[in-house]
Amino acid sequence: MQREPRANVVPAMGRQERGAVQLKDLAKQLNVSVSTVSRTVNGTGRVSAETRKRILAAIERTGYRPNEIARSLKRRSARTLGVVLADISNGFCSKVIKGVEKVASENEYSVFVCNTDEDVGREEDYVRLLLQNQVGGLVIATVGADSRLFQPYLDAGIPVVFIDNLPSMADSYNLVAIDNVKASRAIAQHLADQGHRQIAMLTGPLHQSTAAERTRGFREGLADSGIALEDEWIGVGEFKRESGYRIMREWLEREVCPTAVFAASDFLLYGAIQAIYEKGLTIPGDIAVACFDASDETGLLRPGITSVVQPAFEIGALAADLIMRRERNKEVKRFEKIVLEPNVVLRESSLRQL
Amino acid sequence: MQREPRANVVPAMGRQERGAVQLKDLAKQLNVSVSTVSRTVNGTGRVSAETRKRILAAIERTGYRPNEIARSLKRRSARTLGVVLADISNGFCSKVIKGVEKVASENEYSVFVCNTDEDVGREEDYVRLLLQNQVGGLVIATVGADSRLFQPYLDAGIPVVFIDNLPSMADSYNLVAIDNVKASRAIAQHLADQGHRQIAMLTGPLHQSTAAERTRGFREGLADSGIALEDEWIGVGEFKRESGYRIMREWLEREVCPTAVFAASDFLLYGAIQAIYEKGLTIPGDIAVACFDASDETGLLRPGITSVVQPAFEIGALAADLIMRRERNKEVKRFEKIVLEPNVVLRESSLRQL
DNA sequence: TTGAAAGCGCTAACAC
DNA sequence: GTGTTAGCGCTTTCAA
Repeated sequence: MQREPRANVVPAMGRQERGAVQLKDLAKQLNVSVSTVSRTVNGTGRVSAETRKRILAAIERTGYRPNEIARSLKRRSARTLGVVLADISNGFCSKVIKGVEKVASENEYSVFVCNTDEDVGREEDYVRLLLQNQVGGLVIATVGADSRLFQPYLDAGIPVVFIDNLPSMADSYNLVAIDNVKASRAIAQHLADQGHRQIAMLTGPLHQSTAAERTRGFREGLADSGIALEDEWIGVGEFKRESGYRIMREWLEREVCPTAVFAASDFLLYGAIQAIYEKGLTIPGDIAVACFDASDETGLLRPGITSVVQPAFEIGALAADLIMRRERNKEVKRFEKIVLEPNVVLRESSLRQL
Repeated sequence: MQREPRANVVPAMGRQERGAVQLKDLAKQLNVSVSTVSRTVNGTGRVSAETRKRILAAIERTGYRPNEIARSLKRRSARTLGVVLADISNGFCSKVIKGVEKVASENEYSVFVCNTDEDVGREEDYVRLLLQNQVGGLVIATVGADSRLFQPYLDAGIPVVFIDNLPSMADSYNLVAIDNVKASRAIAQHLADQGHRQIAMLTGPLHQSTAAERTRGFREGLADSGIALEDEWIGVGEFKRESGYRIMREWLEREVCPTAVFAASDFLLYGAIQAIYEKGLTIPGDIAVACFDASDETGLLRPGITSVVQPAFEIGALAADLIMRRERNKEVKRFEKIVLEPNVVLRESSLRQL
C-alpha cells in the first residue's frame, strides 16, 4: 500500500495512521517542541501564557491523553495500586477495595485487584506480577507468612501496606488494621456478661497473625471473667464456610456443647449457623453467636449478628492514602502502623433477653 | 558522594544500584547480547541449546522478571484488562470480576477493577483512564448510553465487551449476556401461574437496555397470560435499595396494592422487602416477590428469593476469553454476541403453597 | 545462531 | 521560554 503523499491535505481530524494522537503530533501541528507540550500537560516548567493557551486548545480539540505506559516507563513507576485479598465476594474485602479505589481515583491512579482465595501460591504469583507491572504501592491481606516475598518491594522503595495479617518481619512494614486482641476481648466480655460459661471459638490457621490475635484476645477476655477457653473448644480450620460447618457439627455431636460461639470470620460463622439450624436449634435461644465482619448486604438477615465491624472502607482508604503520601515525599522512609479502634455491634444473635 | 571505583569487587548478589536486575545485566554477566536473552525469555527466535541453558540458569539465579511496563510500551498494549462495573459489593459484579480474573491470570494478565456507582461521569473517566493505560481489553457494564465513549477503543483495535447494558451502537460491539427478555417472561409466567393478577415491577432507568428489556419481557410475559402490566405499577427508579424502598412504600399506601412484585435488580428488591416488612406484611403470604440476581452470600436468608440467576462468573470468564482470543488472532475483527440462557430459580418468596 | 541498533511515547536535563 | 536530546527496559528487524 502506498503512502498518501499529500498528507497536508488531510485535515487535523483525519484518520490517524495508528492509534491516538500523541505529544509529537501536537508539537508538529503547533510548531512547538515536544518538551513545551509536555511541560504544559504536566504543568511543570515555564510556558508562555500564549503558547500554553494554544496547546491547551489543541489538546481539547484533539482529545489528546498522555500514554500512561510511556510515562510509567520513564518514571519507573506506574500510577497504579495493587490490592491483594482473599476474596472479593467477602464484604470486608470489597469494602477495602472501595476505600482504596476512592483514594486512588482521586489521585488518578488505577487499581489492580487480585483474589488469592487464601492460596499462598496465588498470592506469590500476584505479588510478583504486580511488581513486574511497577505498581506504585501494594495493599495486601497476606496469607503466607514469608516476608521474603516482599523484599523486592522494599528494595525498590515501593510501599507495601498490610491490612490484616502480618508477615514475620521485624519492623520494616506498614500496617493499617484494627486491634484484633482488643476486639476479641470485648466480644468475650459480652458473652460472659450474658451468662455464658461454655464458650467456643472458631478460628483460622494460627500461623496467620489475625487468627492468632483474635484467639488470644478471646482467651484473655474470657480469663478476665474467670472462664477458661478449653483447647477442645478452639476449632481451628480455614477461614471458610465449610470449616465452620464441619467443626460445629462435631461439637453438636458431643454430650456437652457450647452455649455460645465466636467466629474469627463471617464465613466460619455462617457455616456454623447452618449446622446449628440443621440440628433444629435456635439462635440465640440455644446457642448465642458472634463473629468478625458479619456483613449483610441484603439487610434482611434475622437474627442480626453480633459482630466486630472493621472499618473496612476506611482501612482501604487509609492504606491507599499512606501510599500516596509516600509517593509525594519519597524522602520519608519510615514505616507507619495505624491501629484503629475496633467497633463492636451487639445484635440479636447474642442477646439472651430479647 | 563518591562512586565506588572497584565495582567488580561487589559480588553478583550485591546491592543493586537501583531496582531489579534487567535484561542487559544478564547479557553482560553471560557475555551475550540483550536480544539473545530476550529471545530465550520469550521463547521466540532460535537460541542454541547451550546458551539457552546458561541464560535460564542465570534467570533462575537472579530472579529476573521482565519489566511489564517496558514490554507494554514496545508492544503498545499492556497485558491488563479493565473491568468497569457499578458496584463491586454486588454479588453479580464480584462474580463477574472473579470470572474475568480467572481467565486473565491464566494468561498472565492483571485486572483493573473500576466501580462507577452507576455514575456516568465516573464511568467516562475510568474508560478514558484505562485507555491511557493501554489495557488489552475492556469488560464493561455500562450505564451511559453514549457509544462515542468507546470509539477510541474501536480505533485502536482494543476489544470492548459489554456484559449488561448495550450502548446505542449499530453492530460494532461484543456482548456476553443472558437473554433478559426471556428471563423476565419466565418470571412473569411463574407469577401468573401462582394466581397473581395484580403484579408490579420495579425497574431501573429505562434508557439502560437491561432495564428496558427486563421490563418489556415482563410485560410480554404477563400479556401472554392475559394480564396487563399497568403503567402505574411500573416503578422506575435507580438500581438501588433506596429506590425500591421508596416506590414500594408508595404502592403500599394505595387502596389496592400489588400481590406480587418483580424487581429488575436485587438491591431494588431488598429495599422493597424492607418496606413490606415495615408495613407488617409477610412474604410470600401477603406479597410474593422475585428479582434478578438475588445473591445471598450468607446462605441464611429466609425466605429464599425467587430469582433470575445470571451465570455471572461464566459471563466474566467468557468476556475475558473473548478478549484473549482477539489478542491471539488480531486478524479476526468480527464482533461476537454471546447470549446465554437465563436460569430461573424458584424459592419460597414467590411460592403460595409452602 | 547471534548481535547491533532502532525505536515504543514520554520526561527532564541541558543548552540556547 | 523554548528546543534538542538522551534515555526509561524491552522487542524486533536486519545484518553478520
